[in-house]
Amino acid sequence: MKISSRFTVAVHILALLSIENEAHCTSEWIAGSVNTNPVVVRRVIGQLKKAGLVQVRPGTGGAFLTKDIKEITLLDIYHAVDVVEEGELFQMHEHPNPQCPVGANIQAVLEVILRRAQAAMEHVLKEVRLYDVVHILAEKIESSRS
Amino acid sequence: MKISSRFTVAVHILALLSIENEAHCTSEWIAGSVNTNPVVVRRVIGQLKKAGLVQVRPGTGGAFLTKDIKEITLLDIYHAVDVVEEGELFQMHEHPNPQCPVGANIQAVLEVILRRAQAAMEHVLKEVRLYDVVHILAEKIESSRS
DNA sequence: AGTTGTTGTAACTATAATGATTACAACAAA
DNA sequence: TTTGTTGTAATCATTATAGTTACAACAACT
Repeated sequence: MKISSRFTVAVHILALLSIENEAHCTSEWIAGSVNTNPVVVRRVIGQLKKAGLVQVRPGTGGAFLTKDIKEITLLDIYHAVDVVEEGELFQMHEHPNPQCPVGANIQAVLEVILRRAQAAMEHVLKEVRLYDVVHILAEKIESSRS
Repeated sequence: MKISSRFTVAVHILALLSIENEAHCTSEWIAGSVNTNPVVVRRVIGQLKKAGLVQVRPGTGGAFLTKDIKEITLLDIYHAVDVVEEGELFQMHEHPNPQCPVGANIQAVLEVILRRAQAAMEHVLKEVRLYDVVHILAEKIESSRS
């Protein structure tokens, strides 16, 4: 199974808000860039709002960043959109047989290892800032202007 | 979303085969330890067989390991049961708008970063051998015998 | 040769998550 | 007061998972 595209969509949205910060960024407009439905965008923005990463102008609409892009890591975004529970990237099979020595102990053994694996993955996300994404993106955009 | 319990079930099965290697390990018997349906076990064993990790005695039944447990890593098992595609732990939203500079370039930028994150997670799995799991398990079983 | 027990696989089911979509009340600005 | 946008509920199609029943194929044993 894959980690929901909510995460990559959220990064896309935040990068947009940073790069096109002059524009009036409505959910409809953002949806046009992501190529999805405006409601999908609003839902993600709702989660980013809860995490304190963006705000939305009431009434007139349009979202904007509320933090310096050097202060936002991909891990913050990943947590904001709630794609993977804390320490639960791997699904354990519930209720192995407690009468069986292996069944009684396998979970505890695996949990330590799998948490470590998940942490390693999340550590990489923590080391990348939205700033870095926007920076690389801006370079690519610049160089693709022929 | 979580990575399918097929993976942890597979580790459970292989640990069983190693620890109870004297027993006649039928799918029914294994299912009793995992606490699931025998067919679920047979399906997982089918994948482990394809990967060359186990064999099944024809006719009379019963599975057994075909490799030294020091030669099997958790990554091998993870690949065997096919829970995450190569470089696709994270779902990208398909077809962002190519007319938008951000939409046209975001995927390429994220792909590099997210592959790195996935690789970090898989690297941890690669460093743990079935031998290590069995070893820790055996210790726990020993110490829980009161 | 026939009985027994197991496997491999197909088929079907229930459940859950995802992502898309429609609809609409609430609301600020012009 | 009109306009455009948001937030949220409700619904839907699709997909993956995990469980289950059923059964032909097959080796071992008497």
